[in-house]
Amino acid sequence: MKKLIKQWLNLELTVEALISSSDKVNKEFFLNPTLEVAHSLIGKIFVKIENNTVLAGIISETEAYLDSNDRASHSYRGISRKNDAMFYEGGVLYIYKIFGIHYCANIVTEPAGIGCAVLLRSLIPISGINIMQRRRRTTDIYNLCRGPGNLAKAFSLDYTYNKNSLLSDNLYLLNTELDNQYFIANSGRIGISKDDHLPYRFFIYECPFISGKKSIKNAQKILNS
DNA sequence: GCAAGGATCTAA
DNA sequence: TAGATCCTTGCC
Repeated sequence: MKKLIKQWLNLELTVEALISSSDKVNKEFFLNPTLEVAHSLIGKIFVKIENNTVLAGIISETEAYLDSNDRASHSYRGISRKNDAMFYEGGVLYIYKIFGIHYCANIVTEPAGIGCAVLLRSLIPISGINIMQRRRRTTDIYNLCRGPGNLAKAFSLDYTYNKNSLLSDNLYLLNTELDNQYFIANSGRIGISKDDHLPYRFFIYECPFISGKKSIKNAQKILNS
């Protein structure tokens, strides 16, 4: 695993090539079933361009929140002023604030009107690390984007990014071919009380860029798609 | 282990 | 309009 981490971090050297690549995730990807998207997002690169600075990280942990049948989802009680971004067509961000303190960033999925999203829980930072360290007030690279609140802070994602498209020039995802280098595992979602047994959380197996302590318990390795 | 902290929803 | 809830974090 150590070797693998080193390799991931060395991606910074090739990030320019990655950014200029045309292998961006397209709109169709976001319209797929939410669990499928949450699984497939692992290993893709989340990119945000601020002025001339590239912030980027490999997605290492996600959670799926489904439609109004999912009691843990914000869309469970239907559409409201707060959660209406979830009901947009897949491919936009849904930002919410938790405990009045931390922002959390979700990627909206499926066609318009359904109300599904995938929470970004952790990334492996590969570009713009200096900026993230300043924002997070820590130099611990493992902790920069570990946990949804930290991730949002490192990338400076707040309400102004709610409903922003991930198909734009300064905010997008990149496909990679990293998925033969790790196993994906799943587990119950973190921090929820209802339906927390459902295996809707996906993460890179044995990766240190992952949040949640109880996470490893109940986790099971699943096949990469 | 638990407080910080604020928007939103629900019950009256 | 008061009170509970909430996909968390960092400090005690």
